[in-house]
Amino acid sequence: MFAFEGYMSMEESFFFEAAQAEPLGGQAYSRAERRDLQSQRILEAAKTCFVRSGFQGTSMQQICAEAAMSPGGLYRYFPSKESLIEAICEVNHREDAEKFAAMENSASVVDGIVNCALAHLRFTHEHGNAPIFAEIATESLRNDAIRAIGDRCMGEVHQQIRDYLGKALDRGEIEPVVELEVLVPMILSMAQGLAISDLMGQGVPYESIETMLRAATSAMLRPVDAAAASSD
Amino acid sequence: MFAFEGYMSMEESFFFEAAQAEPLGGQAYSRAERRDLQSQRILEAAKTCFVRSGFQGTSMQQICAEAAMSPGGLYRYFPSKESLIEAICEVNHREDAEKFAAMENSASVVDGIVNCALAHLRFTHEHGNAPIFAEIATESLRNDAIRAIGDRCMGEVHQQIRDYLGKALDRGEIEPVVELEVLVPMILSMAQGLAISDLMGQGVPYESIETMLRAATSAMLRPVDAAAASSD
DNA sequence: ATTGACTGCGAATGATCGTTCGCATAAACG
DNA sequence: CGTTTATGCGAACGATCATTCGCAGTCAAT
Repeated sequence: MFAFEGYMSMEESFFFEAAQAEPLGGQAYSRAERRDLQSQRILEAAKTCFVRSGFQGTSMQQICAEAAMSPGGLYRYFPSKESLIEAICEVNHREDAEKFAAMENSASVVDGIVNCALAHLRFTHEHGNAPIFAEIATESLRNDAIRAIGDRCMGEVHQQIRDYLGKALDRGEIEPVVELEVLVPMILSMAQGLAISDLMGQGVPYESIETMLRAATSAMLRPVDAAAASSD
Repeated sequence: MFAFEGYMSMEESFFFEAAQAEPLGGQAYSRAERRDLQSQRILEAAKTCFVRSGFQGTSMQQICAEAAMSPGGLYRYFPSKESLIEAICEVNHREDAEKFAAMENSASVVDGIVNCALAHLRFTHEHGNAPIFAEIATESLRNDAIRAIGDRCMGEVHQQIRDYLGKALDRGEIEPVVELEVLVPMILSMAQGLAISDLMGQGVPYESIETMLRAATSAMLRPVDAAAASSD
């Protein structure tokens, strides 16, 4: 018969409700709730496929198979493959941006930056997200729509870090080797390189990464006294 | 209707030679030389397309158009699209590896590393290669054949840097914050992130990049005296 | 001059692509 | 209840994909 196991023939439609309700937990949901959950389920399936084969290397049929949904059904939720890619980028960037919000609570400025970077690396590693990060970064270099999403989301992060360091600079806690406008994108670029490489996945111990990160960050920010460079 | 259009009569065959000779400069070449030049021409066309649209996003027809050659002709040189991708990766990694060979001539260890990284960044920026680097890095995360090429080529670079730093360590010129096995991949990852981001292409001045790079590298290698950290 | 290997063309191939559509059912509303 | 709207299926669409093939011209060696 047909290759996709998730598909259901018309004769089986009696089971339709049960089979469809299961992935949503058997609970009764409103139209809007159900729609939301289905969208999310599709996005997760798409992400799984994109991690495995990249944006261009994934076909809609593969996503359909992963989500156990037919093409016609899936297109009720997302009007195109491009929209699916954009949604994935949006979600990923948002999750990413959240990691940078916890800076303020650190003991020192250097700690704030280092902890953020480490949280980002840990998150990327634990969720096997390195391929998606790489994919988004690569696609951003040639697809304007994707770049715009990245600029919008990471622009906030950029500004957040800039403000965070700007305040520390005003308080005289740091004496950065270069202007903040240059320093922030440089740090983000380095962090991106580390995230994509997923060193933790290649056997590099977490503590070594922290040590290196702290040394490099400290050298770039140059905290003026011991307190500002304390290690927790 | 076009049954005889593609057919070339003997009268027209005069133009055939002229049209074919032009891309190779009208010069007389041996069979082997001509074959080599054609291969290179195709690789360059492929690279142009890959920079523009990525590996999966580029069709063989596009490469054919860029190389001004028919599919049948192109397949005389490369048996598949995959082989074309692998050849591009090979060439790119080799060019990349060359940049790391000029380390030995620097005044200090830190200079050696910094100059290498800067040469790499300059090369990437000037040739518009950032998208290809990103593409290769991304593809390496999911395509075993591509990763193998990267491992083979960059493995040499890795060993080269390791030896270079190892000797400096033995001479007591540096006191790295972590073992070399960890330090080298960390530096390479950071450099990769910087290369992919192409900061120079986004208006970050070259001098600032150098300053940052020197500060970070110095902090990680920790040269023991002023001479080893000199700035030229 | 003849031969055989090499090179190149471009139409054609079967597969697969993203997407659409007609149809059927389920849920919501009267 | 009947009607409408939302949801889902899966065959089918035209386009495009990587690749093949028969043919013909060029080149090197005889």
